[in-house]
Amino acid sequence: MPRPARYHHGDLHDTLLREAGILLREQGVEGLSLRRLAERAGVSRTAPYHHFADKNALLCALAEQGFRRLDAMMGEVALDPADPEPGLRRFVRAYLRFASDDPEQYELMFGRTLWKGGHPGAGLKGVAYGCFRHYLVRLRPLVSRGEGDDTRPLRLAQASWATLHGLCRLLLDGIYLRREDMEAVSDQAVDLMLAALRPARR
Amino acid sequence: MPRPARYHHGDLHDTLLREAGILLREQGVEGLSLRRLAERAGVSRTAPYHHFADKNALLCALAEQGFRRLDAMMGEVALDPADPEPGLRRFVRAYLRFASDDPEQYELMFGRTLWKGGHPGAGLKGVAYGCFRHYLVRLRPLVSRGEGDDTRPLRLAQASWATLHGLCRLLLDGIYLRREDMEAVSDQAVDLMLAALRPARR
DNA sequence: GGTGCTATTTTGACGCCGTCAAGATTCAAC
DNA sequence: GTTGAATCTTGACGGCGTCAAAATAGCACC
Repeated sequence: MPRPARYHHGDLHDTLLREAGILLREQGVEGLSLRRLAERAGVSRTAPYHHFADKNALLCALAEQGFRRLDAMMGEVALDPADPEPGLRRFVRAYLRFASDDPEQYELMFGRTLWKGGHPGAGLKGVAYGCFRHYLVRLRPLVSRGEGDDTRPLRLAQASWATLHGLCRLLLDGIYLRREDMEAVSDQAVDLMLAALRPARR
Repeated sequence: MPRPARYHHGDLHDTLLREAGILLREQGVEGLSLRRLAERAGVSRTAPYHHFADKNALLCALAEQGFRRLDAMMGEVALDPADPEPGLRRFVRAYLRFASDDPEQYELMFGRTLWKGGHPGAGLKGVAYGCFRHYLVRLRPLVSRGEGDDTRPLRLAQASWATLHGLCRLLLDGIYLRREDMEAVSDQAVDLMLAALRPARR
């Protein structure tokens, strides 16, 4: 398969994405430089610029891949409106596993690097919001409707995603959560969500 | 007050911290370089190295300041075990205000830059964990004890902090939350926490 | 007042980074 | 075969964190 010393690489775009994924997983965003990436692909420093506008664009493409995986994962969990607990528990575990299986990818997907620093890019924005909408669609049947308040499912989706996200961040960055606490805390989070799904009191 | 062209600055340590805080607030971590900082302080590029071991150490000191402010803020909110709702609501709002008043500082305090990349440093770790312990102490009286399960307050503190943290991150990075949703979502978060504080069912 | 120690600050240099510009090479369509 | 576009190359620029060595200032002690 290796064609050494050809002037045209022939598959550089995909190779870059693949190697970038590996480098990201192994070294994190900090270790992912275009120069090192080019070297790994056996190509000169500036060759990547003919396939990605700049580093930000490459990172966006990488994050996009991640969101597509996450979206697929969300479709696989069975949720039963009549008995939400087991499904929700599975979903929470799956989300945490997704994040901790490739922490650097998760960090890239949701980190400030893309969303604050370099601008997100339309493709990334689209698939990321699609992911949330997918979550909302799946969560909605589990939510007991308040009296005519259409925004309740949305607020619940936002708040519960925030809980999951916060859990992942604290865990991955090693701040207030340790790996061995994770199971207990995630169960606690499921209880939080379940309590909130029941009819709004008051 | 300005003493121009003196060889010894005289107050460089504090000046650096102060200017770093300003630069951080205005430009974010990305815009905070030691070289620019030195220039602002009217001093050569390597002068800061005699007051901070490296960039990581300076950022740690900066984050430490933030945690001390956060710790002080937590002490100011009144919480009534007999009627937790209003106090909790105030606390949640205060936390979100803390984060959104100086987003870059919050990002630095809880971001991967310090906790993952550069090692946190003992002082930062101490004050950060102290902050969480403070939260736990204040939350504990509000938690109805389950049957002999001593870890329930801890789990609740972890899960609820994760919710707050997730809310802040999503908001500050502009991912799934917009500023105008904030009030509604944070109210939803308070409801989440209140529901969880009641006696554990089952 | 002079002397030496230490803290502080300086200039110089190194290697890394992202990225632009200009030229070389290959490929594909005519 | 020629031409034009796509792809890849080398060279260069400015910015970064940081180390080393030299210069300067403050200070305790004689």
